[in-house]
Amino acid sequence: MAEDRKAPGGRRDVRLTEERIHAAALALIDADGIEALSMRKLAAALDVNPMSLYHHVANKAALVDAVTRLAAARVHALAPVTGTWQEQLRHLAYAFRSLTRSHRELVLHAFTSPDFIRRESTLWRALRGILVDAGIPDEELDPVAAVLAGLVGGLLLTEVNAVVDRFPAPAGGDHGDPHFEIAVQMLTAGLQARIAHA
Amino acid sequence: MAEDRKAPGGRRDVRLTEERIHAAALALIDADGIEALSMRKLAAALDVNPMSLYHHVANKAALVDAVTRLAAARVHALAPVTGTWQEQLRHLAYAFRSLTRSHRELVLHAFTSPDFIRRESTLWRALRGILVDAGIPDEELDPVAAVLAGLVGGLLLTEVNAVVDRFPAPAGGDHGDPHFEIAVQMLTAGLQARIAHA
DNA sequence: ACCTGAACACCGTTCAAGT
DNA sequence: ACCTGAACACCGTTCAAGT
Repeated sequence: MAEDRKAPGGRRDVRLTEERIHAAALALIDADGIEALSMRKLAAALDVNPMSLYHHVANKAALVDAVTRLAAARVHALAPVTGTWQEQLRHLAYAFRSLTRSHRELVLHAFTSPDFIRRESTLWRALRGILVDAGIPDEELDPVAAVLAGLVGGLLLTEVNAVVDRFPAPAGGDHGDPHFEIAVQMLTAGLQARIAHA
Repeated sequence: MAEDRKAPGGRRDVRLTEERIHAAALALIDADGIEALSMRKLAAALDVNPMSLYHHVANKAALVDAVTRLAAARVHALAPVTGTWQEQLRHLAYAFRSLTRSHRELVLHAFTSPDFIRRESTLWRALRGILVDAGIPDEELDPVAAVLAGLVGGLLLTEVNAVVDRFPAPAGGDHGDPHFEIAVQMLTAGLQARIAHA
């Protein structure tokens, strides 16, 4: 599996960098789960001495942390959000969903460690923007956004992880998974009610 | 910390049983987190040879699994549910919440492993009963219950674990934590809308 | 039947020594 | 500056041997 690291001239064609380490770690995690990631296996995958890693990465915890941020940054792939706030909210929810599905194992771990969703993140700002459009009063923006992020994030976690016993879902509507669609509809209605009450 | 295991007569006053092992493991997890649980430390806490554990427990994974079920069974502490379905739902949500808060570390792990919420569980049946009262049609009972369980469970996970960046919550209402209350209200309204539409 | 010591194949991490 | 081998203090688990 590991390839020669020497170019014909004798110099290394690929030097060990933080980026290469992170990418390799993410690949390992996506493939075999976070349990299967060890500094020693990672080194083997990079065809490198285990100890060399410690010149680029403080320790395993820091490595996993960095890889998590790497994956989280990929929600940037959000298409520009337009339409009614209901449409925007649905769009954002599904974008978030696709992230958790493409890095199942990592997100599983991320949700188990603090501050996965940061207030400076694209995701957070997008959510806040949608809530402003929806007409949520200023002082409620942060708590409502936090609750929504928690609810959706948690649902995805339970979905991805089958926390809830599986059973046949009802025939799907227009969008994706029926369970997720129920959630989106329910949250949208809940938000609507909240606005109407204010 | 460890006490003598011999009664004055010379017989052991406490024999090693599955129950004692489970209880000790739960105590260790609650105290220091699941990361800190090792077969060797658990044996030390029980004042026993590490290998003796394997006579009562297949392996570490099976042990953690059993302990998880032990904790889940404690939602039985649900008071009998009465009142409107909205009141019942709030009650159930808060009961679930108190479980996740009293076994923070374990629940964290449980949500990261399949089938934490089983369809035969008290929690599940209670939730289903409430939805029947609310007037959810039969064929939607299971999916809606699953979504609700996922949403609430996930929110608790993110709360317990501070997945979302913390910030000052708005002044609380009549019940508990303001964030959780927002969620309960939003889900109740969402459910209400769903019923109205049917 | 129940317990145990030694052993195996792993970990993450430190550190002194190499180039 | 970058890499590495040996070593340390841990793991989970197996198994043959004890009582």
